[in-house]
Amino acid sequence: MSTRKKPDDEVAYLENYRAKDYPRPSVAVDLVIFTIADAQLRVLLVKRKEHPFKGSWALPGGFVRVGETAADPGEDLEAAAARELEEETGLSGSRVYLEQLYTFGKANRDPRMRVISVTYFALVRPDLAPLVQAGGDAAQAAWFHVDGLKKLELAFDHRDIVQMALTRIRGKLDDSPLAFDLVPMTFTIPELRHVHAIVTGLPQDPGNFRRRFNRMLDEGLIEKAPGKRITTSKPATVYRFRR
Amino acid sequence: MSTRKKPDDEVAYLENYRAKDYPRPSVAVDLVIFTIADAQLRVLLVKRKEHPFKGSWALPGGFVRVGETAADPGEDLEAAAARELEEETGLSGSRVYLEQLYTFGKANRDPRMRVISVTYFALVRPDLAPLVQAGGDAAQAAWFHVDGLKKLELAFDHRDIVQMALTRIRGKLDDSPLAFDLVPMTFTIPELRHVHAIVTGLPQDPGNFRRRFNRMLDEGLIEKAPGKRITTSKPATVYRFRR
DNA sequence: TAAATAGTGTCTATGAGACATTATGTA
DNA sequence: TACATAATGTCTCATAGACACTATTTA
Repeated sequence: MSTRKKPDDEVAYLENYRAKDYPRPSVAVDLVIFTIADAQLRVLLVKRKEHPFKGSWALPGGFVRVGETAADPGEDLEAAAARELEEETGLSGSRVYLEQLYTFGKANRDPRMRVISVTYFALVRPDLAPLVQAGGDAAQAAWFHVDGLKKLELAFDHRDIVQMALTRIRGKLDDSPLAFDLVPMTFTIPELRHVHAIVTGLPQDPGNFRRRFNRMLDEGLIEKAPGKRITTSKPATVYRFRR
Repeated sequence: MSTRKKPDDEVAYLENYRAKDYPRPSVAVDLVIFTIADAQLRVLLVKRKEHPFKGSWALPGGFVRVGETAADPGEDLEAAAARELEEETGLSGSRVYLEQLYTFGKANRDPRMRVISVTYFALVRPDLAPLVQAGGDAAQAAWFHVDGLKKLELAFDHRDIVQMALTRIRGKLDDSPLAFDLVPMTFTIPELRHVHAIVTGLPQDPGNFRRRFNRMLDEGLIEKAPGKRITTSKPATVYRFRR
């Protein structure tokens, strides 16, 4: 894009370009931030302090920063998502998995004005989740068990967004390394199995799960980590995700 | 959303609401429209008549229509995609498969101004594709073989968009009914198999493909259609997709 | 009758699911 | 020693891939 050589007449065109003043939508970035705590899959929600939906719980998010001129176009969309993540959780984007989910654009989804929301989901490792409370801004924030959301009134179309995020992570869980972003840096086979059980909501057969785990070990996706996990019974071997 | 009962103070708030005048991005909808013609997977591109990238080929698309006031919020995002599809091809959205792909939001992807592009892909049945030339507006439009795109200069980040659309349809081909939107209303097993071969770029074993096809038949996804397909050798049974 | 292609059948390897069994630690 | 759970093994079934073979039409 920026490396392309522009023809002279295009350069002249751009110098004289004035954006026509058609109305534009506001563009928000909203985040579905997951973690596992107390053996439950949880989502981070913030309590709205302002109308509309004042007092309701909502997904953390904010507006994409756009500059005033062509010379200052603002931040990348991905950067906006990472910035919101950091603002709401205090966790830098480099330590958290972040993936674009879907863009919600019903004309009346916000009663104030036209807002198009580009949504992302994030996976926070459970050892990092406790840090989140401190990082949040003035707004009240809390981790909600996803099954407890039915009783809750969520702002805007945020219930649909959470639902789609759940569908996405459940769909990808078995065919991608997603689960490794929901366990600590080092983990045992049973720990990873519990994550699968919690996310899918289905019990995972220990023997069959171990078989799949060993295949990943053979492929070099996982490696043994030093030490053993001490439990109340037989200790388990500890592994880590490579890279 | 609109069915929710608003508290009185929220109603008052909304009546007095004035959108703060932060800069907003333009939001475009760009389409990757696929069909199969001459036994090749093809994408519809239009030649740009204006700067920037004047003379280059680009994906069809346009800006989302946003109203001036909260009372008139504009068109749904999905509706914008369907409208662009119809403007560019003359085909109503009801006859064409349309699915959101991804939202591209690098800050400098358009040299004029900040533009966020919500992209969709569409699948046009080959019997409808010939109608497209007539439907297009003044811009020159043509179906390009996807393998021939390497030599072509595409505008903006449209090459990345096409690439992602290809990855998406190849990934979904085997696990969703996508392929039925790339054959005529009625089709034979070998015809559907050719679609799979063309999209994936890999030869499809006739026996194994037929086995999977028969499973879909058992599941009631497909049903026999009247008649036989006349060829230069043994005629084939004709089927249709249900609903 | 030959050529072409629709349609069938078979063998093998792989992975999933269900479930029994053994091994090794702690209380 | 009893208990918990990590770790291993086994049986069956469904599906994918490779490929040989039969059937039916046109030229």
